[in-house]
Amino acid sequence: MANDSLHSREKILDAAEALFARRGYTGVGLREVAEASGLVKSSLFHHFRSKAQLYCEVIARVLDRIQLQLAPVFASRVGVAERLDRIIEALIDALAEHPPTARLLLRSLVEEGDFDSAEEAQRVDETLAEILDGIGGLLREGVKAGVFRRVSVPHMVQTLIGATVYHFASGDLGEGLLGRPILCAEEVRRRKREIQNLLHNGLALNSSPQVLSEA
Amino acid sequence: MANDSLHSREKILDAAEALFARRGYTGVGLREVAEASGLVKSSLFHHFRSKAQLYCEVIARVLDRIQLQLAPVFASRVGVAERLDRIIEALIDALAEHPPTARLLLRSLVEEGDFDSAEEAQRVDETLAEILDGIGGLLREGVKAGVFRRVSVPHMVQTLIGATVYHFASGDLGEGLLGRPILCAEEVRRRKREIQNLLHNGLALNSSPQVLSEA
DNA sequence: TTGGCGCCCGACCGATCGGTCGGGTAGATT
DNA sequence: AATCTACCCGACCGATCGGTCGGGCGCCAA
Repeated sequence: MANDSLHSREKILDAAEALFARRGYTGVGLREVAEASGLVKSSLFHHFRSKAQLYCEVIARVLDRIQLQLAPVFASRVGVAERLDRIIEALIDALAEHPPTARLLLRSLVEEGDFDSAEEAQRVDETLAEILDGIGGLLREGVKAGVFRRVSVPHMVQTLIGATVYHFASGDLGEGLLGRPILCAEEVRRRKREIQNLLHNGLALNSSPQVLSEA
Repeated sequence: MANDSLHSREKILDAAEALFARRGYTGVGLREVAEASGLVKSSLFHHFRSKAQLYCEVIARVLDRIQLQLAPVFASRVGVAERLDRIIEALIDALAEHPPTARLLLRSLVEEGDFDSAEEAQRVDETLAEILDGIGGLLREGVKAGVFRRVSVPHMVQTLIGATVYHFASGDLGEGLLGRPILCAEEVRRRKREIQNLLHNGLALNSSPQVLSEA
């Protein structure tokens, strides 16, 4: 039954996503993925050509989910400042409502792209580029319109990734700093507020001198 | 000769640092570390008890290096705002002047702490805690003194880690965004400026309303 | 000269890795 | 009833994993 097949496929993807997020690509064995999916290792190869392809599909699924949540915000026709606010909110929602996402993403960003030139890897790169272009374009628009300070757009994009993806991937360390689970509703709300406030102030046109100290 | 031994030890640590940074703990084999050190696998065990201990020592060395560069800034008696500026500068210097540092650090933060309760792992945790306490204390001091906005200190610490460590660990992705090597002198200088400016504005006491939009 | 010691090596260990293969079973098609 | 197809399994493959062991080589003290 095709339904069962899809069911198995998704179970594999779910299990692999959780495992890859926790211990990384090389840290997870296919036997483990299979067991967590209620299957046997050799059965995985009926759904995926190789471990690398499975990994790519996991990443692609995660990126697609995120892009799906960001797309309507990008398309909305409100002011740039509010659009940026909503992007932050949507991005954090996407990262928070599905725990493995942030870790998986951060890992895939840091991991060396040693995955053989597959079409899946290319789709991953494209989706990622779309998301980043969206954020970068938003910032550029704000700067050009004089709503934001004259910041370096690529650097600000990097900062935003770090402020969101890293935070929700920081696991025990972040939990130790916060004193409570990173994903609890209140801390998620606070994270949104903190980042948004930081941007409201940090991107605002400043009347004060840029450089305070020059040792 | 003890000199040769120390020499071998450091060569192993150097090789392991570069390799772990690039492909992670589970992604690197001891044979590879040995070969890069000009030795043979079994020789590694004369200097380190296990792979896990080697990894811990690598991380510890990196953290010690960073703490060594931050310590004088923490001890300096200038104003909080300028001290924060210099912390950012020193931290970015530490991350930039030794390429594997950021990746290694980011990986160790995300990696599960599955390293058996060794003394080395404990020392790593202590050093890390000292650094984070230093930054957190600095922020707290600034907020209490009324120099900084009333931000959540733990969240701001997280943001700073993301803005610094993540950026210099982002590899190809960051390089693609910037359009040139992350570690080239000009981009390193720009990174410092961007983060410092973001903080100058973002931490400043604001007269404007905190929340711009509430959809 | 002779031990002892620090350092290093090659050979070897059991376990696990990603991946293949052939066969078995259930449901749909003809 | 026969066939086909999708799905899954157990057995097996060569390679590599982290780690152990015994011995060899060179230096230093006695």
